[in-house]
Amino acid sequence: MTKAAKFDRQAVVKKATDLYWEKGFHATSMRNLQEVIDMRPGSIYATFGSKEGLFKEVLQYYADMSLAQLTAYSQNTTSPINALKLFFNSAVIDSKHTAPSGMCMLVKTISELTDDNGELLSEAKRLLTVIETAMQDILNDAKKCGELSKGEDTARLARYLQMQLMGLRTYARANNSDVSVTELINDIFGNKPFLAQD
Amino acid sequence: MTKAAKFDRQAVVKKATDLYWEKGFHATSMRNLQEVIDMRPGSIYATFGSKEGLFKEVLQYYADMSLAQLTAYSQNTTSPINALKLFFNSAVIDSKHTAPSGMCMLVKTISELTDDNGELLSEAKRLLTVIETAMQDILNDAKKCGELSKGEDTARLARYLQMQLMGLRTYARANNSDVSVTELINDIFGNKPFLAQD
DNA sequence: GAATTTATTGAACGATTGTTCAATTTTAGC
DNA sequence: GCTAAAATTGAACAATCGTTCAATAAATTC
Repeated sequence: MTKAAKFDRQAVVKKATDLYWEKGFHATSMRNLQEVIDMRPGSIYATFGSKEGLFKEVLQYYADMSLAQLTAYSQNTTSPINALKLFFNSAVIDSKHTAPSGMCMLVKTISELTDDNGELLSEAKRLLTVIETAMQDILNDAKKCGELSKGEDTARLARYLQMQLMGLRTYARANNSDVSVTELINDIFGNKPFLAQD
Repeated sequence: MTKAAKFDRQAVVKKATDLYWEKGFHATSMRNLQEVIDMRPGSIYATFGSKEGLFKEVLQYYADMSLAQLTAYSQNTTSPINALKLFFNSAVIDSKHTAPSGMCMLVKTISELTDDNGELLSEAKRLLTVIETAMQDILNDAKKCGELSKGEDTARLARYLQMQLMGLRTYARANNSDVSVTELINDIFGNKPFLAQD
């Protein structure tokens, strides 16, 4: 008989991620989770400790996936800036249609939670800074290969990109038109816009 | 004897807004609400119908407040663009410290809710477009008084601003530094940044 | 001021929440 | 193949959820 696949923690975490991502922390019940990951309460608590414990592991998994995707784009193109643009398009357009929620799960989490779940809240914040740093690394690569002038402050640019990405994904969730969103991405990485005053 | 203040619906809605704004829809319990607005369940249900009914009224109240603030800034300055900038600063900086949550309540709502609360979700989306339109109106004023060139697409600019505001407030919640955020606002309304490519 | 309508109360409802744990099944060691 | 250890089960717990409604209080009408 085939060796039974031993308990696949990652597969379980992935399923939990989909549910938590879609419904958020509070609207997801343990009984919801039990069905989706096909485990009984005792096993879940033995493995993950609590609803919060599982959520924390889910946050880490989500961030790992995001970072992996960023790395993948970065390795498949010679242009770091283009890798970032692909990452943006993927996060905003694709994830809106295929992912459980168009929202970034980390943003959704810091938006939902309060100090009542302080550990989860600060963990989500921490992971967002990790991703911001990963974008900064790519911007530094862009400097090296001449896509970005040496004088640029990559920390500031990364912060700016992170903020844009938060706005984009949220805007995409609030509005149904994809074309507006594509326009917005082009605005960010390209041309103009702006309200320069005085 | 002084005429007893008749049931002050707005005062009640305001208190409910603060609680819902802070904790979100799901994490706010009716018993929480009962204490904060000092009404018994029967009265609440007679007046607002349900937890959702009260939340819907809260959303409307919140949007009204935002629009009123935008109008106030617009009337206190001769520069429409400056009015927008003041609105941004107020929404991002002030609200982070004084408001129940640094997040925009409408954004927080579309981030939290799913189709399980479809009416509340679409109402929040609708109110966001109302605010976007109000910003567009101000941009049109800016055109009239020469602050914006006649060729500008104010609908597109308003969309862009809305997206920026969503990103800014979310970023401000995720990070504690106010200076970074002020820098970001200056970037939006002013100078440069940018990753112009090809 | 009595009668009638309207508003308010708070105990109670059934459903669901996150979590526990004794009982059972599965695995591992020899 | 028997025994000890580890993992899994699912019924059950107390707490809390959103909501209802008969009983009471307040306001209004004539």
